[in-house]
Amino acid sequence: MLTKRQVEAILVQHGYRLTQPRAAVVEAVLGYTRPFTAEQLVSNIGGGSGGNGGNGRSIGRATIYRTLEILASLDVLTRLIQPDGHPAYICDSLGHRHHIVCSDCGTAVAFTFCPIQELAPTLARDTAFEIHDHLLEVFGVCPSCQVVAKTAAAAPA
Amino acid sequence: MLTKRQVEAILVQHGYRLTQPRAAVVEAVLGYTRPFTAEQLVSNIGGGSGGNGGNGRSIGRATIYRTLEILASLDVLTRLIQPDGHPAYICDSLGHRHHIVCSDCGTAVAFTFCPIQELAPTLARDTAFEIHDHLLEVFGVCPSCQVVAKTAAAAPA
DNA sequence: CTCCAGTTGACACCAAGTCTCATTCGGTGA
DNA sequence: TCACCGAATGAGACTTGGTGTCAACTGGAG
Repeated sequence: MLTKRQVEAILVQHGYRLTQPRAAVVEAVLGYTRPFTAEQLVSNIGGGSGGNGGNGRSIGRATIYRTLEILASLDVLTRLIQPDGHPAYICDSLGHRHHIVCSDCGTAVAFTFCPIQELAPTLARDTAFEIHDHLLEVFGVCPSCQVVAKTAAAAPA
Repeated sequence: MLTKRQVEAILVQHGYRLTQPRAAVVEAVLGYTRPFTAEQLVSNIGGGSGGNGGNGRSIGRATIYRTLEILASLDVLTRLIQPDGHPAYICDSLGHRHHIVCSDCGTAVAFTFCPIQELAPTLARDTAFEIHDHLLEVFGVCPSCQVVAKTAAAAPA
C-alpha cells in the first residue's frame, strides 16, 4: 500500500503542485480500504459535516473530482465499476489489476492475473480489431457476508 | 438475430402486456446494429422529431427506460459499457456473451467465449468469494476505422 | 519578498436516470 | 360486444453525478 508521502512524491514528480486540498484528498483516499465514489469523498471532506481530522477547510466539489482524475491518471487510484453500475475508485499498489467486489458490503480484493492479456491475440485475430483496452470487474459475496447470510438463513428473525 | 415477433412472444410469455409503445421500442431496438444509449432511443422515438416509421405517437422517457430494463432482464438486450464509460444496450441473440467495441465508430462485435468462466473457480478459491456475476468489455479499433486512420496518416490534410 | 501560473472554491449548468400520479388501454370474464 | 380492472403510459418535476467558468488565492522559483 502506498503512503501519503509516496503519493505526494508522485504528484511532484509529474509536475503537480503540492497543495493543502490535494494533500487532504490524498489522505482521505488512503484511508479507504474499499471502493469509494467521488460523491462519498465530497460528502466526507467537501463542505458539509466534519470528520476531517486535520483542518476545518472544506474542499470544493470540482477540486475533488479534478484531484481524483489526476490520481487515477497517475495510477495511484484505480477506477472501477460497482455492482450497481456506478463508477468508484480504489487505492492500492501500482500496476494493472482487476478487482472482485462484494455486492453486499463493497469490499474489494485485487487480483493481478488478467485473462484478457491471454485472450487478446486470439480475439484480435478473430475480429480483426486492434485491441487497446478492456474493462473487467467480478462481483460476488465476500467470506464475511457469506457467514452473515448463512447465519440469517439459519435463524430468521 | 431475433425478430419483432419473437421478442413480443417473449414478453407475453413472461406476463408482460403487448402495448403499442412497447412494440415501438422493440422495433426501434431491433433496428440498431450497434450499441445505443437510452437517450438515443428517447430522442429517436420519444417526443422530438419523427422518423418513427409507423405511427406519430411520442413515447415517454420513463416508458423507454422501463421497457429497456424489461428487455434487458429478459436477455433480449445486453447492457454494456461504452468506451466513454456510459452504459449502452445492444440487441443480439440470447445467451451469455461479451463485446469488443470500437472506440471510434462504436461498432460492436460479440464473442461467446468467456474467460471468466474458466477463471472463476481459481478466483473463488484464492479469494474465498462466492462469484455471482462479472462485467467484461474490450475496447479497440475496428478494421474499417483502422483503414481510415492509416489513410489519414498517409495523406494528412 | 515578489510575482505569476497553477490551483482553488463557489456555483451555475448539463446529462442521465428515477419518481409520481392522473389518465389510458389491453385483455379477460360475463 | 361490453364493462371492468389493474398494468402500463406520458408528462414533467426531481435527483444524482459530473463538468465548466471565473475571480480569488497560493505554492514555490527567483
